[in-house]
Amino acid sequence: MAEDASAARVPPLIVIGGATASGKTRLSLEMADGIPGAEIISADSRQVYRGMDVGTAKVSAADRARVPHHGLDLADPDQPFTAADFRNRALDVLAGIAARGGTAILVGGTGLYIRAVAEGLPLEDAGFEPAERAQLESRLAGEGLHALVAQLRAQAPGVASSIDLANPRRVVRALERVSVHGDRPPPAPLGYPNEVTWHILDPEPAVHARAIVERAEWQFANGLLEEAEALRSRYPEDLRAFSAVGYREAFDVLAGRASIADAITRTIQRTRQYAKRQRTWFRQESRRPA
RNA sequence: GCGGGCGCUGAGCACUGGGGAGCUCAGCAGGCUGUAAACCUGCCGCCUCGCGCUGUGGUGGUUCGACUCCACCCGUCCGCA
Repeated sequence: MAEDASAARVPPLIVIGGATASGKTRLSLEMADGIPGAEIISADSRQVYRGMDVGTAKVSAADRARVPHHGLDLADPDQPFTAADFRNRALDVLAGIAARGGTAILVGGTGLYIRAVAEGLPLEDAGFEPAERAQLESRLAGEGLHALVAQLRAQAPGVASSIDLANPRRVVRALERVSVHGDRPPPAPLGYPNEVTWHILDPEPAVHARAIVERAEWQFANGLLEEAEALRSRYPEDLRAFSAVGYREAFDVLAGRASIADAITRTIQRTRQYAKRQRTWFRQESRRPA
């Protein structure tokens, strides 16, 4: 469609965002069926991990065979994976889809991942300093947040005034970035160099609540415990990947720390909490200037 | 029946003879440009939202002053019978 070389690097994009159990997957498949050459990219921070299928509600193998899917199974649970990693992978995939003349459907619940791709956050190599971050992290544990905040204020007052100084994660990241870029604000979004259509799903509360309950019950009845057992035999339980809703609860059952009924109740509870945060995020997202 | 523990805000708990509406969870709202299903913030007895009002099972007592000490009662839990 686009003759322009730069636009051809990236296909038209359809974004489907929304909370857990809001029907994103089904909508994405329906849309893909109606668009020739459509390919789906999952933007979900926990679906990138191999072996975490039931608990993260990945699309079925049948659906993956019918419609090309990307963004899944990119890392093992014990491998670090960041928003920048996701963006880089997505950019590669988008180039491929563009070359095939298709359309990309970016679907997911991880707002930052969607934003990184659909709004073009320039997450480059410079400024990502794992060693520096690890050092800051240990100082945080030893000296406390206050010391890092004081340093940030002294070293980069501009950055300090623009971030949440009560959030250790943000303070550490800010210092990490400052160590390379100095007192400069984060780069502005590049935008997406082709047409983008947004769909933010926000089901009626009672409907959504029921979907969350059904999802949790289904997962525990259809292999989540077995999946968790397999993961537990290969990895430590405290991996960040396993902070995903459902896994912690499944581990508790396997270790005899909780009954299945309690695990399901807790999973439903945490899903609701997560869904609330997603709604807050996507409400902001839908207010962005057209 | 005897002995002991416990009774306040949805749940679970602290502290205290002299300004408690304290903490955790849940709940509600919000934020988040590289850990993002992570992480963080505010609210969370009542209202006319003022730095106002009420409040620590009940009754009575001690005291200048009681959530705090004493007595009895009610409820609940544990032990002994």
